[in-house]
Amino acid sequence: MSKRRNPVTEDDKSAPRPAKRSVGRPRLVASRHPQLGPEGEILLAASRLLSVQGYAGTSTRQIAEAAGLQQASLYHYFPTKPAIFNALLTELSAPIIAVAQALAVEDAADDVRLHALFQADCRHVSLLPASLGTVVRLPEARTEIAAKWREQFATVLRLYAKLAAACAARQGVEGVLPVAAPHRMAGLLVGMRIDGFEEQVAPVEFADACFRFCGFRSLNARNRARATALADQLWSAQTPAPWVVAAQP
Amino acid sequence: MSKRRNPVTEDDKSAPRPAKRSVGRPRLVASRHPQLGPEGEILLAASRLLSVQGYAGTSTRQIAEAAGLQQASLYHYFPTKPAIFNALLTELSAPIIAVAQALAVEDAADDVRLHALFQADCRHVSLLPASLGTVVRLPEARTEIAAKWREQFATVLRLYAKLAAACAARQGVEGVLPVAAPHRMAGLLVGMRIDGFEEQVAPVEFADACFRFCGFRSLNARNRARATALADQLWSAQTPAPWVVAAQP
DNA sequence: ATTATCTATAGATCTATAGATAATGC
DNA sequence: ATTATCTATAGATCTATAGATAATGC
Repeated sequence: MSKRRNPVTEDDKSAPRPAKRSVGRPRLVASRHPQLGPEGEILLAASRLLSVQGYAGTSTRQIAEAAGLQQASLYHYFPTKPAIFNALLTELSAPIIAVAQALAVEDAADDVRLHALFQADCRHVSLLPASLGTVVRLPEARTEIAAKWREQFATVLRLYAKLAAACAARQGVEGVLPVAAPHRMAGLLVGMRIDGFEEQVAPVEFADACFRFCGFRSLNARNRARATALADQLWSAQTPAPWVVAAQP
Repeated sequence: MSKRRNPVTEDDKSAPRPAKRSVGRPRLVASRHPQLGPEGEILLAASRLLSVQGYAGTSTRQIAEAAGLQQASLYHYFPTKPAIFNALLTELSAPIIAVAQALAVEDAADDVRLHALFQADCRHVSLLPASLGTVVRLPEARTEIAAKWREQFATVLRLYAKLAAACAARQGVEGVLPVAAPHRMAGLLVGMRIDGFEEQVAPVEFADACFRFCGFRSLNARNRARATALADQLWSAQTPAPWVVAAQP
């Protein structure tokens, strides 16, 4: 996989750089994101197109063209179109899944962890370009073709459900909203950005607002600081896939 | 349009019934919703399919089959596939658009009207079968092919924006969330139902929760009662298209 | 005659496969 | 020899149109 590369390059940023790999027939059109590697270029192109045109509305030909390849060349890297979709979803949500996994075993109170999860989700959405958050909400993400991804993402859903149920029980909050809505709250941020509101939302304020929506007591200063520290710590341990970072406008 | 029909039928429910219209070549398969008329049957079938498969992922052949027609017969009622999508979106959101139009000229305080709008939106979402609320969130609803619908729906968006901005200004609430999130809140209810939470959410409680999310002061008992009465009155003046009602599971 | 349906199909896709080709590596 | 690309294309769609057909209405 990672053979040693030309050691003379002086601009050796620590980022993974499969560049200067000129084996194989040259492309008709020069690569525009050589740092990402072909897979990354394909996923970047696919994510942008899918977020606007949907899964079925985006052809493999369009993806290939946007990635600077011929249509058939995609199949050197992905066996099928659904495989592209699954890879895209998985790499896109990897950071928030990892945070949820870490939070699940973290030794902190339920409300502190829920607050931290809201914060991390807010950061995750803010990381992605405006409309990219919509990809996981495409109808096809609910069907069999994204089954693999949903299995992984279930970690996040389960943690939200568990923490929210615990908070509701302990605080005596009734109704469906507080237990069912939490993992959907970050979707509000996605929607806002689609509508053109690009201002950053402070993670703490978002988490506070979500708490209020659910009817949970707001955290005291000490616990809010704990939640923030937890979210910061877990989030900064994540390194999103290079193409996800490159997707920024 | 509404020629007099056979006056002998005793089960003459006041609902519009273009039934017993046997002019023209008979269908190969008998109609399963004769009360709706062919247009209604088509929109009902289309809405169900689109909510699961998306716009591009649903073929006119599938729509026709689900409506009990041959593919080409759709074109007797709609000139193009986008026209079906637009008609569907328009009829689906007609009630909430009408409520917003009425609320816009209603003589009541901004916070009362915003609360009433949240309540009406909650009722609207509850009226529709679980996943149908997703149709307006398909990527294609943001593109040119749904331009006609978006123009009409803008009434709702503008009213949300106006009332929320007024409340934020008067109450000194800062940040983007309170002005940008409101019209997206009902999407939470749609999401919850997709996730399988079918319990009815009380409109007043939903509106209260939205107020808390935005950071707005909760209405006092008197104003909450006013908002509820307003929402009830405006909502009960609506008669959704028959196929929308029939879409209930 | 009018209407609502049907059958048949043109022309434009779309996904995936087969196999050629132009580089480097040994 | 190995690799990453390319070209070409098979087979299965998909939307929309043309025109036939089977009812009722006059």
